Amino acid sequence: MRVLKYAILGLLEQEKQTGYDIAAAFKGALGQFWSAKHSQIYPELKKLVAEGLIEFETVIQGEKLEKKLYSLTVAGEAELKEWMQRLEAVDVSHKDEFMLKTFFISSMEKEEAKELFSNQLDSRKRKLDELGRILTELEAEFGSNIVFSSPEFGHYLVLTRAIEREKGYIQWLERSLQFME
Amino acid sequence: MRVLKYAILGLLEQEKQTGYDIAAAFKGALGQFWSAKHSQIYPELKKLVAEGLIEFETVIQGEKLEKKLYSLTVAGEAELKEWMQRLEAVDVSHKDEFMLKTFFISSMEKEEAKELFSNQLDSRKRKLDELGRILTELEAEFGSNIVFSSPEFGHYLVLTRAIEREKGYIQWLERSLQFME
DNA sequence: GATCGCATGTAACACGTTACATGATTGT
DNA sequence: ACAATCATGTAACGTGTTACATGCGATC
Repeated sequence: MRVLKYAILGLLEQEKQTGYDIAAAFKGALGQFWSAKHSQIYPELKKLVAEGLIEFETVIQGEKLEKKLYSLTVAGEAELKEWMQRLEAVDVSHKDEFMLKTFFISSMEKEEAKELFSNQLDSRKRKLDELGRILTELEAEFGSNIVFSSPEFGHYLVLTRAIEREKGYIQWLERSLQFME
Repeated sequence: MRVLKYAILGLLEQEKQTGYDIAAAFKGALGQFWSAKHSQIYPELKKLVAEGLIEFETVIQGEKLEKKLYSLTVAGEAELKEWMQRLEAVDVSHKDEFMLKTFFISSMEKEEAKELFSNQLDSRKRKLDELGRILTELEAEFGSNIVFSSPEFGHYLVLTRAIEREKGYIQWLERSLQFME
């Protein structure tokens, strides 16, 4: 399916950037739903150049540090557009190790299970707080200027989705803990 | 991390079964959160036998069809228990190709984006219906007998989580569509 | 006798992570 | 000078999917 390929094309469509920048982008809100390490990004960039979907110019930073600024070619833009419009089937299994443990919960003592769930609840709450802070920053910067055509719209949608995903998980954890009483 | 290893140990703890049965288990509710193909399961079973965590007896089905019934060894039970109690960190990126597209939404025409979201909404609603049907069946069979210690408890928790995950996704899709107006 | 489900396996390839490896720039 | 960050790459390994390959059992 080569999803990383499209992730890179999408990021480069937003802005000319280096492999390092792409890796950094995966550490933000986008990383909640897709990410890759630099060891996967650099070979993929090479491949995309070979395929004629992207190109780069070498830029000198400071005295002699060479960095490669990548951008989309016309062919790359077309590929990206084709993928964006594709209507793909929902994939079944979003792997979740905690839910796998949950499936086997009857093999545990009740107190052990409660500890497992409480711990997960704490982690999820902390994550929710962090995501909330990022959203507050985004709203402070752009306020009500986030509309469809603005480039922040995607960022905003992804953040709200991540936040509600955590809220849903937390609610379910709380109700499950109650159910265990 | 070898999560498949623990998935198999957990399934075998519930019941002696064949590789085929394990593959079938991943097609049920459990498959919403973890799954593997038979081509991955059979080698893993072999490995677990070599490691002394599981063992098997050969059973003849009908005239001459040999099948291998696997079960946990004492060492396997201990490994499973150790994993179940481990308090692991929440992993960041649950990969979701649709959310990746969402991040790049500003590169689309509004009408294209609406089509993408509407289509995803339809798929998610159909999936929710299906999960609801499975839950209804489970409740019809066990009713209010699903309590902590019953083996159906894990199944029940996983199903309710899957259902609420879909509901949350659907709500977010609907609000995002409204936002695009 | 044909089709579908049960049952087991391997091979090739694609995707992803950890570790190895190097060096420049910026701010303190 | 030191540390943190910027910047790029490869190698080895682990995980996961698709395709190849085979044969029995049950039902129509």
